[in-house]
Amino acid sequence: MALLPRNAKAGMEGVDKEKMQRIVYETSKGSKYFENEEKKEALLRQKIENMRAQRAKLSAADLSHYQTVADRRILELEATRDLSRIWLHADMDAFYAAVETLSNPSLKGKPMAVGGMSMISTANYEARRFGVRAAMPGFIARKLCPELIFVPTDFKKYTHYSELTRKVFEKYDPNFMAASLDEAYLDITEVCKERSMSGGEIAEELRKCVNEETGLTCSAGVAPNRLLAKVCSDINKPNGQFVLTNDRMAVMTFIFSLPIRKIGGIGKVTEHILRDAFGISTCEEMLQKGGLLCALFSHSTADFFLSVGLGIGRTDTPQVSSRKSISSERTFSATDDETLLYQKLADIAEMLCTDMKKGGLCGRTLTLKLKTASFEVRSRAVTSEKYFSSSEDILKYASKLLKAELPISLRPTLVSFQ
DNA sequence: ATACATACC
DNA sequence: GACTGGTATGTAT
Repeated sequence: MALLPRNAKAGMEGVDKEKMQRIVYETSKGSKYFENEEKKEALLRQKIENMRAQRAKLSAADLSHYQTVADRRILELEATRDLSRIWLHADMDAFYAAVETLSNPSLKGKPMAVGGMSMISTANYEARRFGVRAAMPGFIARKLCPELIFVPTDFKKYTHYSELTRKVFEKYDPNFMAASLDEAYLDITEVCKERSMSGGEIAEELRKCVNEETGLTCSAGVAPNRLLAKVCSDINKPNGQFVLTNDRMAVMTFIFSLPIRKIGGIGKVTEHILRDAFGISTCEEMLQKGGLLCALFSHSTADFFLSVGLGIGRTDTPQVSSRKSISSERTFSATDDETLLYQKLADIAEMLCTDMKKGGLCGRTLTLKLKTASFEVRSRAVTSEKYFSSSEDILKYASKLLKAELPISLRPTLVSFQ
C-alpha cells in the first residue's frame, strides 16, 4: 500500500478522497518513478522491522534504565520551558496562487495551480477541492481536475509581494525571522506590552495590515514558542488565526491530542516509523513512550521527540547565520550520451557559478548529485585545498566526479558546498 | 570528510 | 509522455 501523499490540507471536507487516491495511483502505477517509490517503501518497512526487533530485544532492566533516563530528561526539559515570550507565525494563504490571481483577476474562483505539467508548486483552494496539491506533478493534477488552469511560476512577482509583507512584519518585530517567501516568525512580546494588546489582537491587526498592503490574505498562529506558533497558524487556514495562551496547562492540553504529523520536522517517514514501530500517533504518546525513544534513538532525536511531547520549542531569536551551501540542479530526460551529459554539466556549472558570483560566495567542497533513469539519487563529493568559485574550477571537479560514474543513464544535478 | 536520507516550502 | 528546485540538518561510516 502506498504511503499517503501529504497532509490533507484544509478545504477537503466532503470530497471523495478514495476516488482521488485511485486516480493518483492509476496514473503513476508502473512508472519508473512509482517503482522507485515502492523500493523506498520496502526499505522503510525493513528499517521499521529492524527497530521493532531492537525494541523486542530490550530486557526489563534495559527498559527500566531507559525509563529513568527519559524521566530525568523530561524534568530537565521542563525546567527549560519558557512561557515569557509571545511568538506569532504568519503564513500567507496559497501564496503563489494568490499572487497570480491578484495580477489576473479572471482566475478568481477557478481551480488553478502554479507550475507546469511536471510539477506544481501551489494550488488554490478551488483546485485543492479536487485533490490537487503542492508537490504533485501537473499531469496527475489535470487528471484529478481536467479544467485546472496552469500558470507558470514567476519568482520575481512572489519576491515583490514577499517584500511587501516583510515591511509589515518589520513593524511588529524588527528582528522577525523569514522562513520562506511566504512565512515568517515574529516575537511580538514587546509590541504586545508596549501597546497593551493581546497576541490575538496583534495578529488580527497584522493580518489586516498585510491584506491592505498586498491584497493577499494570511493566517496566523500565536503561541509561547515557534514550534507551537507554526502548528497554530495552520488551524484556521485560510484567512484565520488561532491563539494558544502562555499557560502550561493550555499548552499541555493542546499538544497532547495533536497528531505528531502536525509538528514541523516530523514528516511522512518519521510519522510512519513512530506509528508502526512504537505505536505513537499523538504527542502525548511521545511522552508515554519516552523510555523506548531514549533507548532507540540518538540523544538529539530523543530530546526533540520529548520536547514535542511537552510542547516545548525555541523562544530565542538566533542571529542570522550565513548560508552554508549553494546549489543548482536541473532535471532533464534521461540520456546515456556522454557528450550530452558533459554539456549539461557545463550548463549547470555555469548557472551555479553565476549564482555564486551574485552572492559573492566561494566553496571548498563540490557535490555532484546524480539522478539515474530509475529515479535513484546518488551523490559524489570532492573537497579541494583552496576555495573556488570559477565555472572552470566547478566544471573541472564536477567532470572528474562524473567521469568516475560513467557509463550511466542520467538526469543530473550539481551542488556546491561551503 | 562522504554518502544518503529526511524535511520544509 | 511527464514526478521540481534550493537549503538545512541528521545519521552512519
